[in-house]
Amino acid sequence: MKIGELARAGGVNVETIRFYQWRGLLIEPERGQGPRRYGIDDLNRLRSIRAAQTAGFTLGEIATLLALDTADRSAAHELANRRIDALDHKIATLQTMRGALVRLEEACAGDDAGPCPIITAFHPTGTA
Amino acid sequence: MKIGELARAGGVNVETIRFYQWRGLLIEPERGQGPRRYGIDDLNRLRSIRAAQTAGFTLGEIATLLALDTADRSAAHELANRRIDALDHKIATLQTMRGALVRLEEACAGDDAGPCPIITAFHPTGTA
DNA sequence: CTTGATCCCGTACCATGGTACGGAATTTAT
DNA sequence: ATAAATTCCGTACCATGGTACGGGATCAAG
Repeated sequence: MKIGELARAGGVNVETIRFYQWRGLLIEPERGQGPRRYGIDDLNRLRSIRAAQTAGFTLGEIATLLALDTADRSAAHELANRRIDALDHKIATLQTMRGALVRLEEACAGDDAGPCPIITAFHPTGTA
Repeated sequence: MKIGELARAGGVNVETIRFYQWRGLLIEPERGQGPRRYGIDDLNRLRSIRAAQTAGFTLGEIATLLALDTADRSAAHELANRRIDALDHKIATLQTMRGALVRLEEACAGDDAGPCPIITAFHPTGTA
């Protein structure tokens, strides 16, 4: 695989690959006489990065995770646990805000007079 | 209230206030002979901004929301609905990833041989 | 053999959401 | 009245996660 193929297979731009290489997330293979060649491992690694990103890991954390990988299990463990806690916290926050927004929506829809409460109701001190 | 008091009351830095003013989220009161003076409305508005941010609105969306506020209810409505959908989507994604992470954690903890699956298992094509 | 597509590499730039710095003016406290 | 704190204002900078641009090399096909 050449870099363009890797990028297409991973659903990212070539520039993103290079950016990841620069960040140390992907390894730049040595080049022989032709262009650099990438293998399935690089693709898997790329997909891992994208997957980890959707889990909310930052690129820095992903780099750590990739570096630990086969080595320091307990550190990887720790990182995962911290991430789970962060996810729980975030999910709870989002659910709270979702509830608030839904109530607002209803208030705004039901009452056609006065100021729309969508903003004002974000804070309990609001008029609505 | 002076800007510093407003900032403290809102739990932000003075610079952040000014940044919001620059972004058009907060209004800069005219100044008489002394420093600019802020009222409770400014504080409420500031708190609204912070609350809306935790709901995942971007500053741009918040600006729109604040501009609509008393005026275009259906537009505010729309924005809120889109935000709710986005929140649902995000919550679902986070829950999925949480589940994946927990399973990984268990796999990593239970099996002390071979590579730690925390990264590899992010993708179904992984070796682990 | 020449045209087009890629690749390689560096540097610059983008949005987002702020933070930091510095100097002049003014306000507040002692 | 003098020192410390704050305000005002502009500009520059930070992290994050990329995208865009431009020039030279190289490769593949017509």
